[in-house]
Amino acid sequence: MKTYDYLLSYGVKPSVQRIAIMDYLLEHRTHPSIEDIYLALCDDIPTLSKTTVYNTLKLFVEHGAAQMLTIDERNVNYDGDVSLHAHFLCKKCNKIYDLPAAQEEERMEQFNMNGFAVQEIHQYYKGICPSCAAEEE
Amino acid sequence: MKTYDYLLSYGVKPSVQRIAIMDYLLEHRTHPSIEDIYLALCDDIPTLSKTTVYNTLKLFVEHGAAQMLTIDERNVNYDGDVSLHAHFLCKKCNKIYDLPAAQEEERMEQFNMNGFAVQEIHQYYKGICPSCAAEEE
DNA sequence: GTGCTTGCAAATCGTTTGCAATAGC
DNA sequence: GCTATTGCAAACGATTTGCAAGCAC
Repeated sequence: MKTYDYLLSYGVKPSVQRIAIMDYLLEHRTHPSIEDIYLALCDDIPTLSKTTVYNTLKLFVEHGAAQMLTIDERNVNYDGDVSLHAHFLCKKCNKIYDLPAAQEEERMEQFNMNGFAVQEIHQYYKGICPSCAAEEE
Repeated sequence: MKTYDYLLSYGVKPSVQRIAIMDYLLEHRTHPSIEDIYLALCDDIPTLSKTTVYNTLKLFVEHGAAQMLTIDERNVNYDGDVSLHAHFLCKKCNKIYDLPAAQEEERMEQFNMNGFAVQEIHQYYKGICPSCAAEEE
């Protein structure tokens, strides 16, 4: 599917900037920060403003087209993959990895039953990634 | 146990400020922010500096005496309860609630087996809390 | 006295806001 | 032409840094 139509499917009106940002999110599964996206797209869209990157990602999150990750206290990261999966932050290289999610259906039901209406689930793990662990030896 | 000894048990040298901050964390299970703690202790310790609150909480986290929560992108929150439990952020009132944690032993083993050395687990849920849900009706 | 702790002021940095310029229908 | 989008510059606010003063052993 073209990114143009992908955005439309989430109710987001496409524009050059929005398509470029969503393209970046979908092609780079690196959980980029605002800064990452801005720097990466500056070359192609020289007039791009960081404000637009902020506005656009806020819009994506509101429409469910992207996910905001708060795993790293230093800055917010974004994920174009909105399916349920866990994240691992390496404390050494600060890379964020995808991991399979724990099954949550029963838990969500249980929480909803107790009056907590769960809208978002975030499973975060922190530690040392395989690649950094290998370097340490 | 006295907070003085509690800090010592984590290898943290006690001081008036450190005891006051840990006391606050242990007595107020509200997952306060730096600002919350600072404002609450200003009365008792008029010379208290926000820098000291920052330094102290960083120290606590490094020694495993407190947990840093990044569930709320607006600011970092702290928890004196370092046992494994989940957190729920209400999107309306912004309160953070404790919830029982999903069992994680098997998953951690599995991740460790894949080379991801897990040191921290964070289970975050976001939505509407029972009290805010009741108000909406 | 030495080393750690505290606290002020300034700097920094990510993010938001106000508003004017621009683009799209 | 009207409305939504973009982008600049300034404002803001949380956090960090540099450094001098204070405290404890």
